[in-house]
Amino acid sequence: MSSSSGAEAASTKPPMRDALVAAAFQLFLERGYERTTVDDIVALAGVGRRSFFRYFPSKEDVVFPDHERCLADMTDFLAASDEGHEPVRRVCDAARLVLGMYAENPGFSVQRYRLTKKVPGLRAYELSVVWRYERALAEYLRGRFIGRADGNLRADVIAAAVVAAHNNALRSWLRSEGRGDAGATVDHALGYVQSAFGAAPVRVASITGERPDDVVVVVTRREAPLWRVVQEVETALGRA
Amino acid sequence: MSSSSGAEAASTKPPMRDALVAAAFQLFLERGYERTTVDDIVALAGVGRRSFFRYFPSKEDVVFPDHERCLADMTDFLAASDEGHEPVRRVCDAARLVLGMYAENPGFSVQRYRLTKKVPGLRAYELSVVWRYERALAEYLRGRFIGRADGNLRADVIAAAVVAAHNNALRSWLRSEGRGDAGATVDHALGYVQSAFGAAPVRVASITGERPDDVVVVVTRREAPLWRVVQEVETALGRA
DNA sequence: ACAACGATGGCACTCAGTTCCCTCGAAGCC
DNA sequence: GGCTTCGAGGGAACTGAGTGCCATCGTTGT
Repeated sequence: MSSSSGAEAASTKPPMRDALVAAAFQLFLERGYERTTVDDIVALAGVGRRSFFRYFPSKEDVVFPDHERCLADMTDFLAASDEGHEPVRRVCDAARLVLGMYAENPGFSVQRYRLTKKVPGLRAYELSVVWRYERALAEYLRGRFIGRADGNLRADVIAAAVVAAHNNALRSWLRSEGRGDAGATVDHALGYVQSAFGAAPVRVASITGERPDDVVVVVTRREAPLWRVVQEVETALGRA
Repeated sequence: MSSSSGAEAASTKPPMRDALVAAAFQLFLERGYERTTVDDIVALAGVGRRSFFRYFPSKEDVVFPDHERCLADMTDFLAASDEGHEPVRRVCDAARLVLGMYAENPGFSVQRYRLTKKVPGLRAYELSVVWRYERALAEYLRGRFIGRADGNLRADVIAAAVVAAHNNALRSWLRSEGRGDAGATVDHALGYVQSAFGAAPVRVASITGERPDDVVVVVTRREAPLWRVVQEVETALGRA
């Protein structure tokens, strides 16, 4: 937060950008997003109105100042993959990059979460951001699934499932105001997706007796609807 | 399309709304979405500018004139469900309602698809529409999964997977300019989701049989995918 | 005929986003 | 030093979406 000296690690930081983000969030929290105009922000930051739009293409962008970098990181991460990586596990790891960005500034992330939850325009903007992450994952999976039956379909569905699981865990963590263990929550959620789609069998839940060669025994009435049987199986497994 | 007389089935149709949609799409196809102003649309339709915003809250809404009704249909459909419906199958059927709306006017749907593919603003708007469908499905699933472990997570993931599969098939059909069999394509995609979501390594305790003389016993390995278990159950129940 | 009401048109306003041009300061060249 | 060049920033004016307010007009009920 307090960037005192100028000699950071890399990529020279523009102080004006940070000043605009700080001023914007101060006003957003005071009067709300919609009752804050761009003129208010630039007046508080003490810069010209034109400069705001030099750093942020739109008013919404100031709420998500680091997603562009995170998306680039994810793209690089996926591009650096090779055949040795199991695809589904790889996209799960890519999703964890996003969680890392949120976890870097828990306070800021929680504030932003409260904003986006209330303002429809910001929710819509967030959707377009999430969509770009999902596309990056899906494109990677498409490349890995070339030649497989329904490769594109599987890629789209798995990418959507990964994003949904990640966001479910992320929102749960944000609702707890950053108090819980974000990593563990997301791992659990992504583990569910991997158990559904992944090639490698993963741990399912805390089931007693984890011997690999256990057998299952299902006993049911003949008249029971099939889906009820499945549900009972899952319940019996303790993970349903 | 040609609504000649006024005595339709229900919900009196406002002709002005349709005129605005027609004028808007004519101009969108001629000059593109962004180079068409609302003033252009109302001038062509011969109505006042204020009336446009009475029927459509925003310029984007005129591109999706029937999604509001479709969303209401889906909500009603899900609300009319009972315990006898298997939840995942039910949300798949709900998703088919959306396909039905697109299939009603293939030409219109293809035109709109080409528009939304090119214009970023429309893509973003479409995302918010899709998000509302997804929320409706997820909310329904949450209700059905109450009490089950990770119920909310499963609901979110399955809803996202269903939407992704549906959209994958829908886009594929739209790219073929409405020539293929939309229903079959979507059925195939949703079938993948239904089967894939059983695909988890399982291990079982037991289920109490209510009638000792009418039971089925299935034995399988822990690593077996759930769909295999389901298959075994189906076979054993004699309804496969 | 008149009041009430709903649908519509018209006008003015706010605000996001863009275009164009200006200032200023820091190199860099002569 | 005087000069240009260039890039960061400032600022006025413009376009266009969306809103608020009020006038108008046709219909309906009394």
